[in-house]
Amino acid sequence: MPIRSNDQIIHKAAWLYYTHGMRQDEVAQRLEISRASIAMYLRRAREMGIVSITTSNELFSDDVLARELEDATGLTSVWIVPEDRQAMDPAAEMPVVAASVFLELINKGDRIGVAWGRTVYHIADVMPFADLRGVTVVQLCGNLGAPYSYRPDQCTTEIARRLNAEGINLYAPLVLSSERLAEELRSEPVIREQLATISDCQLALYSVGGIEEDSHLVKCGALSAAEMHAMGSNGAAGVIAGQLIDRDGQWMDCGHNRRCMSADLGSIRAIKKRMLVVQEDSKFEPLVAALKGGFASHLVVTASMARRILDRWNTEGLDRNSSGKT
Amino acid sequence: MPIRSNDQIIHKAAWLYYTHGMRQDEVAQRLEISRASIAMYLRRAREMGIVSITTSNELFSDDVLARELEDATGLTSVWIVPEDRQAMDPAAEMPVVAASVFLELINKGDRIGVAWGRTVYHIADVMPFADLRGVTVVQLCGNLGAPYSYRPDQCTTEIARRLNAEGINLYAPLVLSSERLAEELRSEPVIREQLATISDCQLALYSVGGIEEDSHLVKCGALSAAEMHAMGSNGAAGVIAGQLIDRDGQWMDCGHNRRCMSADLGSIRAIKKRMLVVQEDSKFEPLVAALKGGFASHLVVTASMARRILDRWNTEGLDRNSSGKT
DNA sequence: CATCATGGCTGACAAAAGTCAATGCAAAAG
DNA sequence: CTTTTGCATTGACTTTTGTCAGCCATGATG
Repeated sequence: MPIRSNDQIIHKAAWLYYTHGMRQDEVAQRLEISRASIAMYLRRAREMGIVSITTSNELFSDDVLARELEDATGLTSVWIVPEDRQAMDPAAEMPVVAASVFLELINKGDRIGVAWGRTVYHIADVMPFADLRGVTVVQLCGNLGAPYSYRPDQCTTEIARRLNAEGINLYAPLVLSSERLAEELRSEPVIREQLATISDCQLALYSVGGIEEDSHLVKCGALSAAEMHAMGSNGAAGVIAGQLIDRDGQWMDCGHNRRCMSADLGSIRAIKKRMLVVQEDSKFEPLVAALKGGFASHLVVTASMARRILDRWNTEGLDRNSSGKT
Repeated sequence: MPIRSNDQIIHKAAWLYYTHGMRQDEVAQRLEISRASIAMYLRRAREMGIVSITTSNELFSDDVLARELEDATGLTSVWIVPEDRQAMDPAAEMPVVAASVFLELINKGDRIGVAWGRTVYHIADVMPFADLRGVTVVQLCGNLGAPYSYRPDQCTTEIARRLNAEGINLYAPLVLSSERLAEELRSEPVIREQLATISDCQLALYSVGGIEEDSHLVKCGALSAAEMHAMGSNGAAGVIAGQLIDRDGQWMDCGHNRRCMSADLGSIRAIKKRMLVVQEDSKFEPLVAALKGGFASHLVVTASMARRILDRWNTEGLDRNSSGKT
């Protein structure tokens, strides 16, 4: 929690410097303090979200391909991370674009659902600092064991910290060892209430998981590689908030899903702005499944991925209605 | 209107510099252009609202006096511009605070009404640049003759320009020479429609005018000093959007008001966020009238003015209901 | 066809901002 | 009561940024 007495001077410095356009030495003089301190205060002001600097991300949405994809799939908005020569590494660029877009989609007082994965973690890591008091960030799915590196609660917490928002974690494991236990835990008032509020979110952020053996579910031991492979043969196509979905993006009635502590897929679909971010080109099929299942209204992808989706939609003769437009 | 081809590089530079935190020389290298140009692009990006830097104005709202005034009057929010030793000139500071607060009150897609006066003009003059496409700024009252320095349409236009918003001017004089003509003009479809949309605004910005002989209405020749004085004796207490109001903030049924092309006071009261900014201590009585008339939900004043209002409210035993809280 | 005006771009310099080791100061620990 | 520890603060130094006169290309004009 912030220390009031000290904040005051930071606010003042930030105001004089950024709003009045004074120089650091002028601010230092007025506040009767050394310029070096002002420089430090200003850094803090930025980190604390007292000042926020945002850049338009029109650069990524203002693209023919993005428009085409929106028209073809019925998605509300698409942002394309280009892969051209002078652009940056697209894999590294995507989380930055995603973070910037995400920030823009937040309104005052919103409740925001955040899931988990490498992508979401990287987005959290480059999320700009902002002063969004009144915003609540909730965790969409349960936690993994401690040793695993991209923990769901870390994503939520880090995003909430950067936004100066309130973070609400789901204090439950992602996967339990028995269906009975999962059922009982879901009935616990604390957990039940929290899961119930998810459909009240105005915005959600997640990626889609693959079903290869490098899937997080396999790496964290929730499923063995063999089990995952079997699920693939049974029609599994991807993972949303820890739960397996089939090729049409529907919840699979399987042991894993029944043992999973996570947001009900219906609740997720009920969220108006569903922001899906996919970095890896290998996640094409999971992405298609997620789109068919209506898990995205806002999409951030690479240009090549966008082209592949467009191709698929054209060859399959899919239309706007297939992607669950609101 | 912006030139697309050139904007692209500015967007890119702004993105790399502000979002990625690259140095200017790094950006220059990547974009294969001189660093000096980058510096220039960045300035433009700021002026065009491609990047926007905003500072929290908590400094001015986070004040005991502000809280007290809100509690006493029922205003939604009050911002106090301090007058203490180390502070800046409060008269010069107020427009800056007002502009910053105003910007914060805007939401996407809002329609905003802007009136006219020295204060509003100064606010427009220090309004930060932002990228608020989809926002519409409408003029609340008719125009004055060309020679006058603070023209209503300039306020609207300048604010719209800085915000990258659409500006809609009211193409009619503020005061006509006959009531009949004013009535006929008000019935003109173009004008009527525009005046009708005013109550749809989510936010309005104005100051309150005095009824001394230095009033704008006198200086621009709409009323003679003698007429104004007479109006004062008849109960006029201030001016809102060019129209005289009495001590209770009610519309006065007088020749001037009937000849006035301006927003209906009822429409203005219907706007949810009515931001009133008063710079001069001499405008105390007009301000009180405006508050009683329900013309403010958000107020920006000096500390001394705030204290005077508080005193008045306490001695008169006025309560929250008197200031037209929504 | 030469001339002029326009506006973007650059190099070089001046100004401003960032950084960090050293210092001081106050609260916690011994 | 002294020592230690942890910060906030500073001065001196380095790096980064802002600026502006002058250059070049382009396109309009006489």
